[in-house]
Amino acid sequence: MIVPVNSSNSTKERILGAAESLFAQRGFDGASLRQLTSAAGVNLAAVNYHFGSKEKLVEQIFRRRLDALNNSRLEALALVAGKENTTIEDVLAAFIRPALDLSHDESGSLFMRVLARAFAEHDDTLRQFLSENYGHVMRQFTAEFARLLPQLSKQELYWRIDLVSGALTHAMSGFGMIQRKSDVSETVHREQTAQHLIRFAVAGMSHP
Amino acid sequence: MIVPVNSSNSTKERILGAAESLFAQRGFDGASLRQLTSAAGVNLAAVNYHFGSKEKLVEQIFRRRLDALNNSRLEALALVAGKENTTIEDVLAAFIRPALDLSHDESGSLFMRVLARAFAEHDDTLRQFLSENYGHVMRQFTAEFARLLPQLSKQELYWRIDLVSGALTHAMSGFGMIQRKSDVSETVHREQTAQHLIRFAVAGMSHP
DNA sequence: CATCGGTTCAAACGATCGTTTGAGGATACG
DNA sequence: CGTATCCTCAAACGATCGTTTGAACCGATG
Repeated sequence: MIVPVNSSNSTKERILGAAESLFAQRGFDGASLRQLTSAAGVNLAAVNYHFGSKEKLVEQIFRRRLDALNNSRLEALALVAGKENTTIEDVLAAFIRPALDLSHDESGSLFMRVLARAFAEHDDTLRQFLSENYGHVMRQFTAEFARLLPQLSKQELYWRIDLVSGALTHAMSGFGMIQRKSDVSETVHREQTAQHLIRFAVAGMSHP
Repeated sequence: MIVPVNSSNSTKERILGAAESLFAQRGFDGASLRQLTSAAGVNLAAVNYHFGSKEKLVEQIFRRRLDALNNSRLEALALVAGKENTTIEDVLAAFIRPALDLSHDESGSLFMRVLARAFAEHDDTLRQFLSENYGHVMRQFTAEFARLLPQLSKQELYWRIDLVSGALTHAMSGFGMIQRKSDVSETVHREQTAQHLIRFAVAGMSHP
């Protein structure tokens, strides 16, 4: 119980890595602990030993990534919030770019698929967990949008933010038909995605 | 082998009804045939007898709804496509409203959740099936958008349509935080959804 | 060396899954 | 009535699931 070191080759870390990948590919129910531990090169019982249960492992996966995403978004927002010359685009970029940056490393992009699946699965306890973690973030963004778009009612504002979130989730999880061309590097493709997404969102947020 | 009658109380129809509801609530893997047949009030073996397998039942569920949705969209598009005074809003309404109308009846709205889950599950055979059924529809809509937005490149057009689809999927499956207030009727709420969604999409599609 | 807490391991547990089976009911036709 | 054709039913099949168990291993401590 002494060691806080996250040796990246520990059994725990190997499980988390394999879990993120397999959950994204097959979903929480679809990925079995036997596939998972086999891919991680650890014993079947290791998951229950280190995490208590499969469900708690899922929760760990979410907490790890969502904490990072939330912090990045709030940091980016803090740089522009309340400033006089801040634009809608600045705020949207603070909201969107951390999500896209998260998908920079491979396991991060897998996580976005995990997240999209979790949304789709409509699990109530998971929704509540997300709401608790995301709630204050969304409130801060909403407040800043309200400052920049004073002509919009609260209802109208909620709607537009919600629709932007939908487009973002869709684009990030690779739902759509837009696939990266083989002659475009991953970095360039992500930047193009960000550009399209932000311009689309700016138009959707700020139309009369 | 004679009877094409779809008596709505037949074993087959009862299975399809219960399946749509249960798949939406628990997903394809999450809903077992025992839960399903129990809810439908039929014997466990009835699914395999009438549909061959669980997988073929899923396919039937999709075919039934997607055929109706595709036809509605194409009919609505045909009323405005190629006309001189057609607007972006007209085309978007032809795309969006049939989807919202589908969710008019209860089982229809459940189907939209089924569809959203299917997207999230990234199943390749299912994606191919959807692509085959949706392909020509999307192509016709894309062509009409291209006519009304000649200044956009093909790439740019694909991106915007994709993002609209994301927002639509998100809004329709009830992902978001926007919930119907108790003092607003279901009909009114759906009309409000349509209005918000279409105006948002018009702005996102036609911005410079 | 002996001991002990933390960790890994093979094996098994009970539950649940989709599917199959074979007997029996129901209805129509000769 | 006898037979043929759907259809329904209870029961069982093998597979796979998450979890538990108890022994074995291992490095640190006395």
